[in-house]
Amino acid sequence: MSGKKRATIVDVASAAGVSIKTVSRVLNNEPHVRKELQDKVRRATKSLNYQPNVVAQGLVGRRSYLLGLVYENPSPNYVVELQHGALDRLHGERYRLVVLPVESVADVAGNMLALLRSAALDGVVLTPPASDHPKILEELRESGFPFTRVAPTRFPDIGPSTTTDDVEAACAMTRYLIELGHRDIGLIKGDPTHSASEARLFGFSKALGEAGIPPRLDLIEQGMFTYDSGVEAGRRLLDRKDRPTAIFAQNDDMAGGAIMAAHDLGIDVPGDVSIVGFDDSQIAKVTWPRITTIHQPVYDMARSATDMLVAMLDKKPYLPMVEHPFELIVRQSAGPRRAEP
Amino acid sequence: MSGKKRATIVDVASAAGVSIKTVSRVLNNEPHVRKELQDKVRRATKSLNYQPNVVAQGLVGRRSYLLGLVYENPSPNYVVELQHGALDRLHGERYRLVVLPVESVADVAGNMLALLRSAALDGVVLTPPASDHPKILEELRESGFPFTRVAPTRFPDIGPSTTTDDVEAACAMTRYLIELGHRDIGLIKGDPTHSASEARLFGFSKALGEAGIPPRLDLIEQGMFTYDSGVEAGRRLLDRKDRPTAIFAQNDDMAGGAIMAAHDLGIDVPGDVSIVGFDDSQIAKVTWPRITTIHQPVYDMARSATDMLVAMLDKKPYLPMVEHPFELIVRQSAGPRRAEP
DNA sequence: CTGAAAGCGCTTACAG
DNA sequence: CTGAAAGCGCTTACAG
Repeated sequence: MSGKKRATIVDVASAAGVSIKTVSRVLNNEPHVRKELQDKVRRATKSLNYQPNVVAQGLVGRRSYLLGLVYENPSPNYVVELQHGALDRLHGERYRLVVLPVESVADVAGNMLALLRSAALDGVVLTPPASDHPKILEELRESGFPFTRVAPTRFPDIGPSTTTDDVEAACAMTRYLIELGHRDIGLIKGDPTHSASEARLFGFSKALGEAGIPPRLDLIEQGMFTYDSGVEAGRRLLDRKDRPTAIFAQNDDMAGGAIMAAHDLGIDVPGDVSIVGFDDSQIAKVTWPRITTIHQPVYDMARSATDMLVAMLDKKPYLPMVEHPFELIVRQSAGPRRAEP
Repeated sequence: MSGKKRATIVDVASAAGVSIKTVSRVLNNEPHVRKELQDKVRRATKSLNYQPNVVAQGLVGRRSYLLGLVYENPSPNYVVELQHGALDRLHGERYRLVVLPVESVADVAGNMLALLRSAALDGVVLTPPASDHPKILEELRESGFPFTRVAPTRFPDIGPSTTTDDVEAACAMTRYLIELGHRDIGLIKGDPTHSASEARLFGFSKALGEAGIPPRLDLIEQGMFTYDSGVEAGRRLLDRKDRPTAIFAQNDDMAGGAIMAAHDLGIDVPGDVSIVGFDDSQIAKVTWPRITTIHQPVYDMARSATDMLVAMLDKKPYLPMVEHPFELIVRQSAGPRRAEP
C-alpha cells in the first residue's frame, strides 16, 4: 500500500549533518542558529520533502491541534456558513477542524466533555443551543476545557463569546412591518430549546409595545426552525378568517415554509400578506418572492469565536466578547398593508 | 486553565496493581487476561475516568485516526449531505472527520498530497471534481496514500469508488420531458471541470437520439452549478422568441435560478415552460413551483465511500465499486407541452 | 497468562 | 551557538 515512507526529523538531521535539536530549532524559528546551519537544514528539509509529524508534536506538547465545532442545526446554509467562518480563520494554521454535529444538544449534554476528550480536541467552538446550555457550560468550565461561544443569549460571564443583538434585530424587523402599516402581525417562533427564540420574541414584543399596538397572543405559533414547521405554522396562521396581514418568522427556513403555505392556499405574498424572516440564509434569495430578512453575521461570529479559541490556546490576548452588527435586508416579501376591504 | 489533569495508562496500572501492558491488553480486548485482572483494570479505568490518549496511540501506530473529506462545491445542501453520510458511518468509530473545502480543486491539485500529509490524515474521501482529477488521483496512487472516490465518471480503475449512473439518470429525466410532449428542450450545463456535466449531457443527447429528436445546440447554455449562473442561463434561454418549452438544468440550484428568471420575466412555470433539475437537494422543495428532479444518492455515496476507506485502513475486505440507484422525483415544475398557439 | 524493554517522532529542559 | 538526554502515552515485539 504505502510507497516510500515519510522522512523524519532524524533523516533530516543526518542529511544536514546536524543534531535533531538543531533541525527542530530551525523549523520552529528559534533564534541562535548559525545562518550556515539554517541553510543546510532547509536544504535537507526540501530535498527530503520533510513535513513534521503533527501527531508527534502533539504528544510532547500535550495537544492535538484539533479544534471542534459543535452544532445542532437543521439548516444546511447556516451550518456551512459556520464552518466556513471557522475554517477561514484556521487557514494557514496548524489547527484542523473536526465537525461535531449532534442530533440533540440536550441528549449529549451530560457527555459533552467525554466526547471532546475522546476525540482529543484542544478546544471547541460551541454554537446555539450548545452555547447556551447550562450543563455543558458548567462542565466545560469546571474541567478547564477551552471553549468559545457563538451567539449566546444567556450567562454572559461564562467564557468568551461572539454575539449579535437578537433583541434589537427582531425589534428592527418588527418596526419595519409596523412602518408598512401592519398591526395584526403573526409570529412563528423557533425551536424553544434555542434561546434566540426567546430573544427574538422579546424584541418583537418590544417594538409592538413602543408603537402602542396591543399584543395578539393568538397570532403566535410555535415552529422548530425547519422549513416544514414553517409550512405548518404558516398554514395555521393563514387559514383563519381573521388572519394577520404580516407574519414574522424567526428564521428564513420557516419564512420560506410560510410562503409556500401561502402559495398553496392561493394567498398572494406580499399583496395579501407580508412574510419576513431572519438569518439571510440562501433560501431567502431563492424563494418567490425573495425574503425580506435580517442578515445575521453567522460567518463573522464563527470566525471570531475561532479566533478567540486559537488565541486562548496559543496564550495570546483576545477580547472576550465581540458583537457583530446585524442588518435589515429589504427584498420583496413584505409590502404595505392593504387598505381595508 | 486546566483542572485536574487526565489519567494516563500508568495511573490506571498502578491503581489496578498491574503493568501498563495488562491495561493495554484489557482495553484492546486482547485475549489471555485473567478475569480477575480484567475486572480490576475495568474498575480502575472507571474510577479514574480514564480515556486512552488517541494521539499517543496514533504515534505508535503511525496513524492519526483522522479522515479527510475534500470537496469544492457551491451548494450547502450537497455539502451537508456529503458530511452527514461520512459522519454517520464514522459514528462509534475512533476515526474523526476533518473537513477540507477547497476553493478550486484545480488550484490545489499539485499540493493535495502535501496538504493531506501536513494535516496528518490517515486517508481521504474525494468528491467531485477532485474524485476525477487525473493529477490528484495519480499523485495519491503513486504515494500509496489511502483514498476513496465519490461519484467519479472517469478512470474507473484508480481506487475504489461509489457511483450513481449519471448518464442513465439524465437520460431518464430527458425521456420524461419527451413523454410530456417537449421537443425543444433547453439544457443548462454545470461547471465544465466537473465531469458529471459531460455525463449528463451525454444522457440528454442519448434520450433525444432515441426519440429521433434533432439536437438544438443553440439551446445549450453553460452554467456553473450555482444559483446565480442558473438565473443568467435561464434568462438567456427564456428571453429569445423561439424559446424552449422545457429546460433541463444539470442541478437543482441552477433549476431554481432558471425558475426565478422565469418569474422575473413573467413566464409561468410549468404553464409556459417546464423546468427540471438534478440532485433533489433542499432547494427543490422550497421553490415555487417545487422542482421535478433526479434524486442523487449523495448521502449514500458518501457513506459507502467512507465505509470503504475505513475497511481499507483497518485491512478488512470491501467491494471496490458500489453503485447506488437514482430516482426520478416528479414534483410540479414540469408539465405537458402547451398546444401550439 | 503477565510484564520489562524498546521505540513511535518530536520538544522540553539542561549542559557545555 | 549546539547537542545529548529524557520523556510525552501509548503499542509492538520479546521473554518468561
